[in-house]
Amino acid sequence: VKKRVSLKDIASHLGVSIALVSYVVNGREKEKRVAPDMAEKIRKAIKDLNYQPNFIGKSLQSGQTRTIGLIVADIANPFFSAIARNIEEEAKKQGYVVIFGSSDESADKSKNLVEVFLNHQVDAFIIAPAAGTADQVRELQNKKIPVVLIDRYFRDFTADGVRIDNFGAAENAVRHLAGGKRRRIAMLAYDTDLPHMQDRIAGYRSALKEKGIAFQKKWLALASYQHIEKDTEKALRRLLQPLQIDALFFATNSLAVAGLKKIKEWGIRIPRELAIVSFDRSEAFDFFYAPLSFISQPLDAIAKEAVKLAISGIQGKIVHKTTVLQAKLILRDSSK
Amino acid sequence: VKKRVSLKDIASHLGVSIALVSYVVNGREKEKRVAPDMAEKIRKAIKDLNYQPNFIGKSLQSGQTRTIGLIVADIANPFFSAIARNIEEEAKKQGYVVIFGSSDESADKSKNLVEVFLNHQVDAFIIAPAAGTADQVRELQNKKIPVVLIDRYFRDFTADGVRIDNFGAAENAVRHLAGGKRRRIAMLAYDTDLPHMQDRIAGYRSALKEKGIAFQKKWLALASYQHIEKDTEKALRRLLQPLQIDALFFATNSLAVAGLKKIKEWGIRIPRELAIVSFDRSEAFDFFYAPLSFISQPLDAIAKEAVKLAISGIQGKIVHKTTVLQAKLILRDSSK
DNA sequence: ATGAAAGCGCTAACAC
DNA sequence: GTGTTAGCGCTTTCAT
Repeated sequence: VKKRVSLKDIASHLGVSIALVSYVVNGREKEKRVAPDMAEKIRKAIKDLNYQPNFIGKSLQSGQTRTIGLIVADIANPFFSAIARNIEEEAKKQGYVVIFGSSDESADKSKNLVEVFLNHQVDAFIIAPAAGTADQVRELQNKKIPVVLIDRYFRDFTADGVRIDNFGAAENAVRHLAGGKRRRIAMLAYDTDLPHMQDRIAGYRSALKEKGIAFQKKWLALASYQHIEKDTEKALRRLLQPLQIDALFFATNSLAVAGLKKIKEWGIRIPRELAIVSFDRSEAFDFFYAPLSFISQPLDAIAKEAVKLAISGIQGKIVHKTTVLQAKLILRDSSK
Repeated sequence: VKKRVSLKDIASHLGVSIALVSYVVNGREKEKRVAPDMAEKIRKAIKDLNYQPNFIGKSLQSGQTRTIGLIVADIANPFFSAIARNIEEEAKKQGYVVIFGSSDESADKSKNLVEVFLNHQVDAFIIAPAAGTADQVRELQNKKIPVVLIDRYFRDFTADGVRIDNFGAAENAVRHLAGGKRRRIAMLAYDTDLPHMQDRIAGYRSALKEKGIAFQKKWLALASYQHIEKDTEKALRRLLQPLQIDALFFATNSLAVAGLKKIKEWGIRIPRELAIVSFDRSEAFDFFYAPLSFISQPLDAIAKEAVKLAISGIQGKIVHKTTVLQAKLILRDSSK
């Protein structure tokens, strides 16, 4: 049961001062004019005693933990877990570690996570903010703690953030759906005020307009995050039983998965009777008999940029800059 | 730009000693015989100044960070992200936070993660160990740092762990496949020595034996984690082009997903020509024209138990106990 | 019942 | 070149 070896241990082992050892450990022997042979002796001791620096001591002193707090709606959602994977990887490269939490789109849970992460002194937050969490983000900004918003954003204030052009991506997808003879194009979206979702809806409507199709209120189906299955069934039943439309645009992959279950159950023929495009990828899309067309977000780029912004913020370069990336429309059988 | 308020701030604000405040903060005022009115005053100041304890200071003193390190093969894999979600939730309940990393089934990456997490002084590890990482785990045990193995385990030494009865689950699934008239039953597994995988293979062979079917070497197809797509295609081509078997058992969901892509491409009719059962769930399984039968692991129970064991370990009750849970076979169209 | 002080591991300012 | 020391926020022991 050997205790971890500390700087002090090495110092007393060698009969030198702690400071010297610290300098060598941090590779500042030149700058600090440590005698070369001394440095060599210390390096040897570090190896021999298998010294591993204690981050906690460092953290207490520096106020930095080299930890990033990641809050998403649900880490089990493939969209977020893919982002988490990329964030983790990029953070590790930069010498950071990631602690994560799922908000379930609840402002309360989010608040709790923020508090817990604050107590753990994370250096920065990367958050896919749930509705009603603007205050939490603002609060962090006030405390001068870097926050980077991903996927979502807030209209009423600026923050560091990375997201795609939701309006453009949706517009493009719906433009594609309206490209042929299909004129009755519906959308299933989340029932939330979050701007990224409203942008997708706006993009949908813009494309309709562009194609000379008059938007009909009943075409916009909404489902809540909490009751996605039930709401989706109810909303789609109105549109599909009997079939009132000839194309359908899903605002997220979870909505598409929920919707496809119903579509399959009701035996609606894709794409003959109904063309489909969804936002985001899902493994499930590949196995539907008509593989789904979808909007592909550059998850790795989003993650990399988010970590980059977070670290910039930690280094004091808070820029409140939002990076907007482009998504790609991947066409497959479901919208032929 | 207000600084965080510390115990010291409260103490000097009130003109009392730091110790007193510490007692009250930790709710030990009775035990420490703090005067009731004093306690009241301090509680008020804590509220007024919005004091939040600094975990780092606590950690340096206690040696505990209330952080658990989670290492899985790939957090983006739905199986692991679902576990991560449950672990996160359970850990939070117990006042712990989770940092995570993906090993990509590489012993080197795993080692690196262990080191990083050690530097961050995690109180315990929860690991789905990659092949060749037994030494890493043993090393942690030697350092008296609690480790809980999930999903996988090692034969040659005991450790805290939670997993399912892989042998039994596989045996049961294959028994089901062999229940009708199907006699040529193949399996696609990962090419690894890891016992949990070997157990699944052994279960498969045991079921064949039980059903009086002579195992054929060519029926056991193997794929490496690193080249899953290519290996799967190659291995399955041998079995399916032309069709040499009438049933196929996938050892994981990733293998099933890779395999189904080929099966779809080659137009093999499921279940008429080929019955299928897979280990683990995937959203994709629901959308295959013949929804897949699969072995359902109790992910939430695994996660809960893992966290429980980890915390027991932290509290000094290292028991080196392995909890073996039962999986459920969910039957659907693919194996009718 | 309250206060003073040491010490957890580390860095940095300063002294020699 | 090297050593000493204070201090980061906290808990805990020991005085008082």
